[in-house]
Amino acid sequence: MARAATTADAFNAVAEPRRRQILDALASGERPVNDLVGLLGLTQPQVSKHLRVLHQVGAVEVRDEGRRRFYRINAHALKPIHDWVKEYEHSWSQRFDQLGVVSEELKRQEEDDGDE
Amino acid sequence: MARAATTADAFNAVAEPRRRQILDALASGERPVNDLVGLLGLTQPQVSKHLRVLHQVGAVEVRDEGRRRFYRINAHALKPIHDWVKEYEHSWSQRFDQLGVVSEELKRQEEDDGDE
DNA sequence: TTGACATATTCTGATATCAGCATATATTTC
DNA sequence: GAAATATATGCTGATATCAGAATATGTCAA
Repeated sequence: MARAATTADAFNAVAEPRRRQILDALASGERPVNDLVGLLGLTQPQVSKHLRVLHQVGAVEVRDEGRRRFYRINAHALKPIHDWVKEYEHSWSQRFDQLGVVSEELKRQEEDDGDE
Repeated sequence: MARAATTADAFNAVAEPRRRQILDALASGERPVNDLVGLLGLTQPQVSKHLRVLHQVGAVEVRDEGRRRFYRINAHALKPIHDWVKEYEHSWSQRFDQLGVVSEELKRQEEDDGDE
């Protein structure tokens, strides 16, 4: 077996940075394909193909209007990702509260450089 | 160019279900490799290779103890994923409040089947 | 109906994956 | 030092990706 298909689930679909860019661009509202082409500086076939993957995992929906196709985000498809990763949120947000002993200086220090 | 390397970032590393399983298994505490082999029913090389990918993106850390290597999670490496996906959280949690007009029946209906 | 515009699909080549199996590298124990 | 244990690495084959370029499909307008 090889690597799972990008269309296997939202995790795989969203592993590609350009597809996240597309979703981010759609966050403000629906857009036709050519809009995304201009916004992201990708070629039109590139955008269409990425949209296809996103559509197959349910992350976007389409609406036809004349010769244009308006894509909109369906963030619900991203919920499994959120559900999985949020379980680990406490590990970086409550870590210091649990320790309790660490000085405020150390907390701030590690929070500063811990993020890159 | 081909698909991005699984070691390119946490998004790619975590797109593989078995690697998420490994992280989930490490959530309760550090474990030697063979523990994970037993827990997840994978072969030992499989586990070692997956751990290697997770290590390269910083999602796990290692501690040597004799002939065993204890792996522990470093959830901080998952923060970029959380940061990205949490921006979409309101889309499914506050979606109906924003609409305002939808009847309670419809809300409940869509919430029920919207999750699988 | 011809041409312009908008989007989707097909084909190519390069690449990296993943499982499986065999094997290499420690480390402990006898 | 040899056997046993624990883990890592190397090789193979099948597969799916991704960008790019060309082309196909569909829609509007003159």
